[in-house]
Amino acid sequence: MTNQNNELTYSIGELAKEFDITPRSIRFYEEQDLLSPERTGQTRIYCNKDRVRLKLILRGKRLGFSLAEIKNLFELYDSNANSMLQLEAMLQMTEQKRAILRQQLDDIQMLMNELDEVEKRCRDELADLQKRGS
Amino acid sequence: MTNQNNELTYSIGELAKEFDITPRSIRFYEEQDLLSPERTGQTRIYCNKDRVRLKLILRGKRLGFSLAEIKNLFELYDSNANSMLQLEAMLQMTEQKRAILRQQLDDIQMLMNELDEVEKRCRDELADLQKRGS
DNA sequence: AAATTGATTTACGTTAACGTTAGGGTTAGG
DNA sequence: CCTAACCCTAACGTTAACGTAAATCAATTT
Repeated sequence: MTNQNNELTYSIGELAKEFDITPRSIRFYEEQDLLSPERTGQTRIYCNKDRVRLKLILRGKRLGFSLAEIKNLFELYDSNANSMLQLEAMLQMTEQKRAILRQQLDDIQMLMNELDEVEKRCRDELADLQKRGS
Repeated sequence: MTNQNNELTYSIGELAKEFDITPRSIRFYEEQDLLSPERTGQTRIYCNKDRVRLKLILRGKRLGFSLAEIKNLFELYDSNANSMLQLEAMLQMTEQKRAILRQQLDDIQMLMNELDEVEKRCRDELADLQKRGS
């Protein structure tokens, strides 16, 4: 649907289907102050900004961030922080997150290598079986 | 300590300290069949293989795997699977995990980009403040 | 008009991964 | 002999992130 500004809007069910989650989850994110959609009467109306935010929430989750951490990142991102103290705190946080991401990259690399080995051993054995079987 | 084969062994406390977790966690992993150290009386004795396994558990956790999934991976890795069916199931699993890891790599990349932007905006504002302040 | 579909709130239930407390045993040092 | 620093089991408590059920309302469809 479109609202009065000719922007696309979504119902809770549409978003749930698109991202393959339940409406319950979306309402829960709102309860945790991660979303704040408009309303028409009681019904929630999500604009594109909300949709993007939801996408970010799910991406954060896949990376193992808790909802509280995600909320933190949002506040960090949204805040029109002006004081030097706030700005420096922000830089510190981004650096922390960056460190975690680097660690995860390492972890993924090592796991991929291990998967390679498992797969190789596996293929070898399969080839062996084929040979004997024929 | 070293055991009768002159291999290094570790107490639960040593491992806990090394990996910055609690002994409770290590015992819990054992309860979930992710570890199975030797015993001297009641006391657990961990060899190097156990230590490596613990390291793998923690790496898996950082990547958002559940303990059950990690156990699955271990069984997959340990099993001297010989039947073609088992081997093919194994290949399927590694491919699944690989897909998840690829997804995570994408996620990390996008998050890193976003962090770059946040940081840049932040530095700009800081520079601005410095200018006016001087 | 009745039924289906999708929305709402409220509130209790569930699972994973430990934390915490209670109670007790063993060895090294003072 | 006593205390400190380890280790153990058993069992209940906790938190996050929803699941699920009940009861209700509004808009379509048949």
